Amino acid sequence: MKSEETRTHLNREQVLAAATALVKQHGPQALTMRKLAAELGTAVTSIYWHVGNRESLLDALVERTVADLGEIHPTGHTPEQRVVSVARSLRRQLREHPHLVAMVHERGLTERMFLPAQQVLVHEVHAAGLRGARAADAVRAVQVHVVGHVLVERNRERAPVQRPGEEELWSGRTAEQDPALARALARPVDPEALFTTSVRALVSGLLGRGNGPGT
Amino acid sequence: MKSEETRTHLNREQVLAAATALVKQHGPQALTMRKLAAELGTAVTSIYWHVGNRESLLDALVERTVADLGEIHPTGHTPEQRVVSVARSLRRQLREHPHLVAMVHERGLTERMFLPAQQVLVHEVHAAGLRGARAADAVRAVQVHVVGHVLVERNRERAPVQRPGEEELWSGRTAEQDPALARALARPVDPEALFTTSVRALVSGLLGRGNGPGT
DNA sequence: ACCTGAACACCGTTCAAGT
DNA sequence: ACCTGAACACCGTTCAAGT
Repeated sequence: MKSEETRTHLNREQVLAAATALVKQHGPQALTMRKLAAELGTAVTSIYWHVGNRESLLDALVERTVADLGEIHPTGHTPEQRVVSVARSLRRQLREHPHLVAMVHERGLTERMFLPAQQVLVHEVHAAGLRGARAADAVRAVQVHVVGHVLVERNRERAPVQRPGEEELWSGRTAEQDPALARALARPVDPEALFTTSVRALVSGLLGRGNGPGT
Repeated sequence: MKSEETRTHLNREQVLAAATALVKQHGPQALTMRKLAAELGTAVTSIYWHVGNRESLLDALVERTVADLGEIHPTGHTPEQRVVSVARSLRRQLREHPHLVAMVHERGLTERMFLPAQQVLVHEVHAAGLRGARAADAVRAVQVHVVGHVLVERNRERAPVQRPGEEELWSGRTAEQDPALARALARPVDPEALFTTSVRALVSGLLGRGNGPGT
């Protein structure tokens, strides 16, 4: 729609696009104002006119990425299955945008990552029979669990392989009684499986019986 | 024990102590090699001789702080109560060292925060009757849940109060059906209560019946 | 309204030179 | 063995000056 020849002036849109590209390639710490200017072929100071400063540039990128995340559609027959499916979808979406997670953490905006699944979760939790504050707690518990899990996962991934001393721990009493446990803990973690296990347990605990309103 | 007059030479110990003090006061991002040198009254380059570089300095601080965390003693009568108590102790310990959390995340060493509670959790989960890979999964699920929760909490705390647009979400269908839910979600989160709720649900789901070995 | 270069106040790190 | 200053290659941001 917009002829390429008319780009006489730099544009907020162009700045955001170039910034997005930089972040996509090398993560948010590679997004420096000077590299960005070089990429755009302008003076560093021009960028400041369009986006204020680095902080608000990152904010804009976060907002944009969150808006692009796409909807979440629950699957499954029971409410429990459907909430679990929402959790897994949210995790998958966040993992598909690893730079979002990094940016959000650098900027302290974790809340933003809660949004995509929120309405759906409210609906499903309501369908499961939870009401009022109890329902709100359940929604938040699932959200924090998913986002927290993704943060830990991402962190583990960029850590060097080193986990020295872990094995020594399993030479203790308990491990001798249960060598299978010792071996299982020595093996590397399968994050996908661990997530499924924990989220199933959490949701079952949140929605299951024995959790009726405190009478 | 060590006379103060004999400090002719700078010391790795002194560097670590000064670095710890700096981090304690203003967080890890305030720990710059130059400020550290100024604090110690030496040239910046001397520090490099003792600790290599900033990265390994942070690693050393992390290691030291983790070692100082102190033991965790479960309380309660049922295995479920005891695992929950371990989770809450671990969370409290991590929250008492907010800079550890920040440093660990900056350095990608989240694993380190798993250690303090690990043996205790293994023991309690074993006492609850879980064995082998199933027990290992339970231990890890609790660890990730706690650490993830603390990461999200810390993030929320350093974020500005802004959560714009949240309220609009609750004007939807579901909220109209359940005004108490809408109000609950509009209220600020009580992290302590939310943690307790979620960890109880998780542990109950992990240890509860209906989770017997897949027959 | 938008762009520019110069300048300020910072960084981490290396290295040759000192004792 | 330990310390030093100078230097390199970076940062984000401000500001006066241009068109």
